[in-house]
Amino acid sequence: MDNSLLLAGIAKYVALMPDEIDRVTDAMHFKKVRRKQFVLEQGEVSSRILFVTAGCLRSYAVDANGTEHVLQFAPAGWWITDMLSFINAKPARLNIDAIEDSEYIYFNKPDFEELNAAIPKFERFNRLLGQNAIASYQHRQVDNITLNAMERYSVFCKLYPSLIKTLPQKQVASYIGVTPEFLSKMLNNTIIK
Amino acid sequence: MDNSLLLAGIAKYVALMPDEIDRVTDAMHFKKVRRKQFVLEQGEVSSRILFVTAGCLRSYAVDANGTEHVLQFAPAGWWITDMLSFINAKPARLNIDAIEDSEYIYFNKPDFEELNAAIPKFERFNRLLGQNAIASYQHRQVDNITLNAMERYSVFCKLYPSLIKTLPQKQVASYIGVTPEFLSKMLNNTIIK
DNA sequence: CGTCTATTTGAATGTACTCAAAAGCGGTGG
DNA sequence: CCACCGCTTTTGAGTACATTCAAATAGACG
Repeated sequence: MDNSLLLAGIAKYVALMPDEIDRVTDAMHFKKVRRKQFVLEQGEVSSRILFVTAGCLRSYAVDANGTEHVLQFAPAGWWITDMLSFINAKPARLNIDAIEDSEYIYFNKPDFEELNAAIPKFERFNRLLGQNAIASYQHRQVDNITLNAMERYSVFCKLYPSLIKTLPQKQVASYIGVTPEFLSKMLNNTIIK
Repeated sequence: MDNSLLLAGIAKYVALMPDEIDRVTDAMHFKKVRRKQFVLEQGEVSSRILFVTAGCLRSYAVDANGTEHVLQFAPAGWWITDMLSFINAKPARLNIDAIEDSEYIYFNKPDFEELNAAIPKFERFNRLLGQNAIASYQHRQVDNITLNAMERYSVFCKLYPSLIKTLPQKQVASYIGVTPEFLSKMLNNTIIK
């Protein structure tokens, strides 16, 4: 039930007044999930936007063969949602679940819109946060198209230094876009030239 | 020198007052570029955010072999920038150039920030636009990791129906992430099973 | 402990790439 | 108006990076 991480995140971009902080806090919902538990399943409408306060969530898509492909990991301090579903109330393409026991804060969409309307600084925060997200998506896209598997692995290690120790290797493989077998061979130099 | 497309784009999200429209218009800069001309070169700092009014721009990254990889096409009505460079004043990783003779409107970063501060509705517009951009980046990412080359081509045709006729095939290949030779074979069924 | 899941290893396979060369296409100038 | 030039597209053969499938091994959790 601790919102300090989220408030600190906001404070990095904008300085809210005490009453504004109260108003934002009033709109927060707190939730705990156990490992492997779903937060969002594809097909559902994602009417929430989440901020992780403990543990780690992930979003992923499933392809025609049933293989999972991780889009994002969200350790504490990260935001996560299926944005298309959130803004258009369309069925989600992404699944979001917990990699480990986790806690998060979420805003319901009506509350989120109301806060943006009522508190200009909150809307500024969200614009800036959105710009950051765009920047990282652009970067990841560029990485994916210009780097090979080994280089993408290195980039991953720098992006999620804390996760690399705890995350099962197959999750990392899924994120960088290779099979777990191939990642294993790559890291053990089993690939014969 | 026509800002109607941009104002119409804003009007889809927020209703600006006449004086606000004037203020936004005052901050606009208009520019024409010829085919192949650069708008941004990697290494430069991107201090502008662009809105295309005619023709078509593209952003792309260059890999270690010197191969170009298209990140985005921006026909009339689309926004384009290297967001990481724009927000952090870091050297751009992306190049932006004109695929055909084009016209665009740009905002300088200080003006852009000032408008956001002075006109809450403008900031709302940018927040919503940002959310849309995030949604499309998420979608493209999911497409790239879950679909094969032929399926990505189909998605491209739906996303840019007007471009598919005019765009050189090698540009399309670069966007969907295959070599021009492979795209050619794919479309002509030269790939022997 | 025992079971379930993750990782490793190997062999065969496939999808897409590289390199090279030919063919097509569009614009420009003689 | 045709000829040439540069660029794009096509075609082919050989290759590489990564996958699939299968089985053995190792770890983690109850």
